[in-house]
Amino acid sequence: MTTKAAITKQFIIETSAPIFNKHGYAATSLSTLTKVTGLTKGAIYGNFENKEDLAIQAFNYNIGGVFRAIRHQVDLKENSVDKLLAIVDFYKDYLEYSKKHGGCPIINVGVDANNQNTKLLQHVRNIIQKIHVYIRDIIELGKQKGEIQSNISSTDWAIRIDSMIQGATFMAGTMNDARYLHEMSNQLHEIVMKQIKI
Amino acid sequence: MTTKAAITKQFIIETSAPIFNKHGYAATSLSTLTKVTGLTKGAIYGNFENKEDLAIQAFNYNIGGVFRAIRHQVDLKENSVDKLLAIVDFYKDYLEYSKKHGGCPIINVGVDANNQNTKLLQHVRNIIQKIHVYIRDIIELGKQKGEIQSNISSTDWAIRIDSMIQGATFMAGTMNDARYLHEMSNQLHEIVMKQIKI
DNA sequence: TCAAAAATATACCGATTGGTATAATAAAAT
DNA sequence: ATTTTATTATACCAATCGGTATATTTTTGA
Repeated sequence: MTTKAAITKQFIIETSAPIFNKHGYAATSLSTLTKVTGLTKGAIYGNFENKEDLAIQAFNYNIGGVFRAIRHQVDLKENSVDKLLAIVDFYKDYLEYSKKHGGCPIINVGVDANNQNTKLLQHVRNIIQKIHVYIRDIIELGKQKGEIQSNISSTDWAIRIDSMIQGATFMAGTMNDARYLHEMSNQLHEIVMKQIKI
Repeated sequence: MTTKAAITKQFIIETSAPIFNKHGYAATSLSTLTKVTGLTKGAIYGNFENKEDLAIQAFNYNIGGVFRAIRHQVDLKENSVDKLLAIVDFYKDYLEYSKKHGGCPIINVGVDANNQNTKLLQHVRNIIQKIHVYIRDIIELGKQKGEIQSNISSTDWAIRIDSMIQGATFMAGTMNDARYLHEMSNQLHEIVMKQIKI
């Protein structure tokens, strides 16, 4: 339980995470990482197997932050419809949030790792699946509690909702315009109230 | 009008376009390009100012292909509602199409160029704007012809429709699963018939 | 306090990067 | 057919890449 190394390791992860997220795997060089951390290659390779290992842990750190923030907002709500809308509302302000962390890790790493880095790609896919299960379970709970229409497909709607979120996130990030997220938020609010809520 | 150089130039563009699209700007090296074209650096730098110049022309080539394919399908329809659905239906089979060309150029270059290559990013943004205008004009035409509800916002719905398309495209590409595009297609069909069509 | 162990820094490796100057070749004009 | 011009190939550049072996420093346990 050497605490010194653990601190350094965590510091490297947190410092490199937004860099990897913003510039992508290939464009984030070891020399960049030594600059931003103020450390040397020895410190980095002493704490991580290689560049890919660090990139994966940086991605997990980025994703963990987003997921925790969402879960926090969702847990504040009791009604399952409100939980769904809490997710939507989180993404309404997501451009500002994501800019601080170098963009949306799901989209950035999803595109960057596609046909490039299979390990990272697998991590992204697992996270996306996790999100779908998370949304699906909220819908299922709502159906059981009589808050959500029982005849809708929770898996289909989980996919629909997340696809809309990712689409607006991509558009907002690429165009640097939060209106895409706002418009998606408005649309999903309408959809939830008219087609999903009882 | 030296025809030889023009042929070589076009050959380089068409051969490198799917490579740039698939692997991104940084990960596409000059040595890769000489391999896939069978030419040398002399031929490439004789026809293009630098790597960025070639990447931009390759992107334009990729985008031109997609846009032409969409426009062809849209032009086959007379009714503006059918035109909108023609766009949606094009993207229903887009995973297969995009795989042949190394993925969706809008998403790939949009993410790759963000915070990396400002010239390429500007090209992506212009294309996205062009798409929104294209969809908006179809809706406006439909309103004038009495085929589309006059009280909806054509700009808002253009953004909504394209965001949903891009979201499903991203999801399908990242997860390598066409169901995201199918689900988006179903949803947009419903929306068009219930909320947009008169 | 001091020795053992862990962690970080330094110096270096071969390979590859985008780009260029020049040589060789092929095409075009006369 | 021959010369001029345009095009492509070759050889090379400094810079940088990820990674490693080793030296130095720092931390830790007794």
